[in-house]
Amino acid sequence: MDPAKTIEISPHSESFIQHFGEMGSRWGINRTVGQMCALLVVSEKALNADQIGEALHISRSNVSMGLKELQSWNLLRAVTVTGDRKDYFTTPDDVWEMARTLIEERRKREIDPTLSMLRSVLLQEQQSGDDSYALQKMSDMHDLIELLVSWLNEMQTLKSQRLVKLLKLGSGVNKILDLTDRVSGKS
Amino acid sequence: MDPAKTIEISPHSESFIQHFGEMGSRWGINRTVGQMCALLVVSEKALNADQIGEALHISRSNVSMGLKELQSWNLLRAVTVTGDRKDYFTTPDDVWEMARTLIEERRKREIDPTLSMLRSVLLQEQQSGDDSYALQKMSDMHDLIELLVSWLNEMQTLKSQRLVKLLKLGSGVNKILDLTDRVSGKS
DNA sequence: GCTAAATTTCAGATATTACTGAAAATTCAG
DNA sequence: CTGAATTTTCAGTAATATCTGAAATTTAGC
Repeated sequence: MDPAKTIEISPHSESFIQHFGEMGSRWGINRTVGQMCALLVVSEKALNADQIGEALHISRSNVSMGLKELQSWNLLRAVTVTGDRKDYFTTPDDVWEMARTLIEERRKREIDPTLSMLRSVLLQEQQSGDDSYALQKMSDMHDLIELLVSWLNEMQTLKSQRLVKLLKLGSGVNKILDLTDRVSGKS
Repeated sequence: MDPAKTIEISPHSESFIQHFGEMGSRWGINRTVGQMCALLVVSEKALNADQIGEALHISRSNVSMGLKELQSWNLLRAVTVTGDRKDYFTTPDDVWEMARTLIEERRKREIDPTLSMLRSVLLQEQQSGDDSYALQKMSDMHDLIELLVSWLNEMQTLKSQRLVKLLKLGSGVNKILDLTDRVSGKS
């Protein structure tokens, strides 16, 4: 069987991959995982673990762990090449699909646990009145987060094309809202 | 002058503060800074550095660095108490104001640099045609991020009350969009 | 099943980040 | 100005996170 060639990375792709590595820490993933993701995004063909490791100069075991991490983010598509026992990986073709996944996963990791914590604290009997200020703040925060999350979830149900249209409308929606307000006689 | 008392933390507030500490790493801040922010949110009174350090069992110098970090996030309000040379700090009262600030700062740190990178790569003359796939991906990603960012910016201009109304509408906006589509004869 | 290829695991090594105490710098009342 | 109170800085240390190679495990053709 043809051994898969060493993959070439253009200077443009190199910049892209480097950038994702550097930003990784700000995004809550590590440098290597960021680079791997970027590499798979700009690579037209699916890559196997050896190719990834070679391209990024990282060990085979590091690639394995990185793939596991990317898998947990639901960002990988595995491809089987006939006559080759190696696993090949790529990311979804559609950047909007990736964005949705990313937003959903970040919500799960960064927001949902806080919502749960706030719910559980607020559910407990408020025996002492001396922390009413704190409880009020937590209640406000709970309502805010719940609103944002339910809005996000509703947006996730829309088709990409529809979502793009909505986003392009931007604060134009506000005018429509203005109109409905006036019709229904609210503020 | 009355030495400011050691501040009391209720069990509820304690859970809240602990949670923010643990989530800190997922949010791109460290444990201590997360706890400091949480403490200031649930504290009715503004606190000085010594009080913060004592409450969280961290060194005075760590408090100083944490305050600097929170300042860079635009999340601090400094309060001066007459007859006391110490600086007192608190976070904005309005949780929506905090959310806006947080979203804006995260955009600056996590999204804007990527947008710049993509712009700069896409602006360069595309001498070689062998990375057209990669360039297409970067172009798609650029357009997606630009759309999201400009939408976010537009939302930031709205008053909180208005924004809440819009969010509550959720995918209900979609119906309005549907209507305008039909009127204008688009798909 | 057997075996070689491929992948995963994990203990130890490296690298990065966070924290502290001491010293330097700043601030402000007198 | 002076000097005590307060804050900041920073070099060294502690704690985390990341990466590697070697060994263990899994996989798939025969």
